[in-house]
Amino acid sequence: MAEAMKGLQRSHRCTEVTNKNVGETVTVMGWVQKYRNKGGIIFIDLRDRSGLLQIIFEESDCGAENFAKAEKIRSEFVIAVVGKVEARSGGINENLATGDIEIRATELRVLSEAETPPFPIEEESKTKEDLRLKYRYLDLRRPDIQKNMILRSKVATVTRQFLAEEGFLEIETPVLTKSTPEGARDYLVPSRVHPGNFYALPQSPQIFKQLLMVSGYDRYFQIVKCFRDEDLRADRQPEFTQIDMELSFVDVEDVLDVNERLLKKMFEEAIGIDVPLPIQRMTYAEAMERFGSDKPDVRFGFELKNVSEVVKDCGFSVFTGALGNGGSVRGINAEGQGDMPRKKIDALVSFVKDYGAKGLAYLAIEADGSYKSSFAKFLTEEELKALVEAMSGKPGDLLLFAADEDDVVFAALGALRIEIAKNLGLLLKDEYKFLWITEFPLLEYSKEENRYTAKHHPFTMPMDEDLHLLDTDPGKVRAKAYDITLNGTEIGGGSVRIYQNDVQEKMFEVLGFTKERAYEQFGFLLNAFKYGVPPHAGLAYGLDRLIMLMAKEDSIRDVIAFPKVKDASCLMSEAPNLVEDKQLKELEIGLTIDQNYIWNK
RNA sequence: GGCCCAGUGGCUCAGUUGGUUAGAGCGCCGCCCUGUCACGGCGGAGGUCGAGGGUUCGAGUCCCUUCUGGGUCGCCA
Repeated sequence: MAEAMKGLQRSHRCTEVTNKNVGETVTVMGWVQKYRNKGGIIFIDLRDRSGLLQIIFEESDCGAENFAKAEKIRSEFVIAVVGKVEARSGGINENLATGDIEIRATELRVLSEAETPPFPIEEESKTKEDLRLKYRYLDLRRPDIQKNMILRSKVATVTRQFLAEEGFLEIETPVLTKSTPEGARDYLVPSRVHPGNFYALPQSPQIFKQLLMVSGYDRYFQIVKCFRDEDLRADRQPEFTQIDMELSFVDVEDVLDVNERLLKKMFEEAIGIDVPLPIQRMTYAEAMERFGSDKPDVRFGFELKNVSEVVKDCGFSVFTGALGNGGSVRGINAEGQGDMPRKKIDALVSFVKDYGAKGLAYLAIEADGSYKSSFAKFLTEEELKALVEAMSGKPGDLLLFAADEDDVVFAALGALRIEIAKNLGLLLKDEYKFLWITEFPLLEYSKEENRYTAKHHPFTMPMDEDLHLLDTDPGKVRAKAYDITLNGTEIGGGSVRIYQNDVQEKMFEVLGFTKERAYEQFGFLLNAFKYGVPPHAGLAYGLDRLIMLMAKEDSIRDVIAFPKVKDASCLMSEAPNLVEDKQLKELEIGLTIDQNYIWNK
């Protein structure tokens, strides 16, 4: 039976009580973590978000009535205790922040009883994720998740403080916005007032923040939810949070500078990690060439080497065939892995097939300098020697090669070097290696759509020196776009924006938009540019990913209070759900799918 | 949409080449215990093995389908 807390006021959170309070009377409230009844004496570990505190009940202190209540306590009951802080007369518990004290209870109120939870509320839970997510409100009681949420709040606070000091204004942008065809799928929201019309939830506040620059707000930021209706991953949720910013009268350097200082402050204050400045930079071209990725993990080596020249005349048709088709042959040297068992090499071969590679050629250099290889027989002694030399191979090394179009080779070897590092335990979570990637391509060719699409977004400024290529060779144009990566994860990205109307119109033209269609979609931006627009640039962080890495978690679900599962549904609330016919009629929406079919599914 | 992994009491798992009443730890319930803190002691309840179908004398164990969750490729301007 639940009792009222009338007349009681919490004086401390559990771990706010210290040995300095010995002798004082305190009132604490929280959940029962553990109950140990020794017969005439009862110990309770009381939990709140701060941690644990031991309460001790003896009938001589609390009276028969309270003691009888204490005997009925179970895990997760919510209780209030009034009692005296004492230094422990028994042993000190070194594992507890409050291990040297305890509260001798004089009054107990059971504020709420509790059923036995479906899984243990404890740190380092081994419970399967679907159960935890169904009862997320219980999962969120666990100290490690609470620590993540507290970290997240801390990072948001530090960000706001820092950006405010730097002259940024926090301004909200609409959540009900306009659907645009470029980019990810939009979540649509039907309009009751405009039947047949839809709002879109923002994939990012991109256009609005640019308009704020047009309006003279100079420096804007927002910690903002964004939405993308795409498939989920460990680091992708359909709704996620960005730290979004935009600055006027700046170029690339200014944006990188303020963000390096922001990152330094965040990591220092939130997790006590020093980020040495300046952060390393690498062009997109170099990142691809050396790491096969635009978000290289630079905590370890295994860099890619282009050996196309070395093998161009060799007798191995896999190599020469790929070169003949305009591709390349590249390899990585898994140093010291020459004794990798065949089974593991085979696993790597099948691993790269997921990335489109047809296979993986390997060459292990034995301790005595001899070779064990899947393709050595096709090469002459001299060719092999040249290849090993090109790869800086030494006895005990394992050389792995992919031959294909550049796209495939980069994807396969880029993923392979990470896979090998993972298998070798080289991905240390307490090592934080930041890296700027700059000079991204402005466009990429979409075979599916048979046209160029924006690599970043259609408002990205081409690099001044490449501007002239827009007409002649658009695929070669580099952009004033940059990503910030951390340990192989893209944690943010941005660009200098186009602010000249003619360049913006040109950009839409290259993207295959007619002028009419460009104005139909983005007219409010193009028109705004006619009335005086400052040069501007910005950047947005994926806050969830950032916190994930800070918290050393493997999934952003662990740093989001109420995340969704793989099919974008919520196991707790069971969203999304069918709605009543009445609601659909009001919106003038008819379904092309039979509701009974969905029900029965 | 493709590929891969997992699904056995409340939780986490073990179940040998298919073979008698499916096990363990924790938790839960009851009794006992005045210094426990992974409390302890004694006793007890609880599962038909995600679901459906098939092979077989016999299936948790093999096959097919399906559901749920995870990872990943595609996708994510």
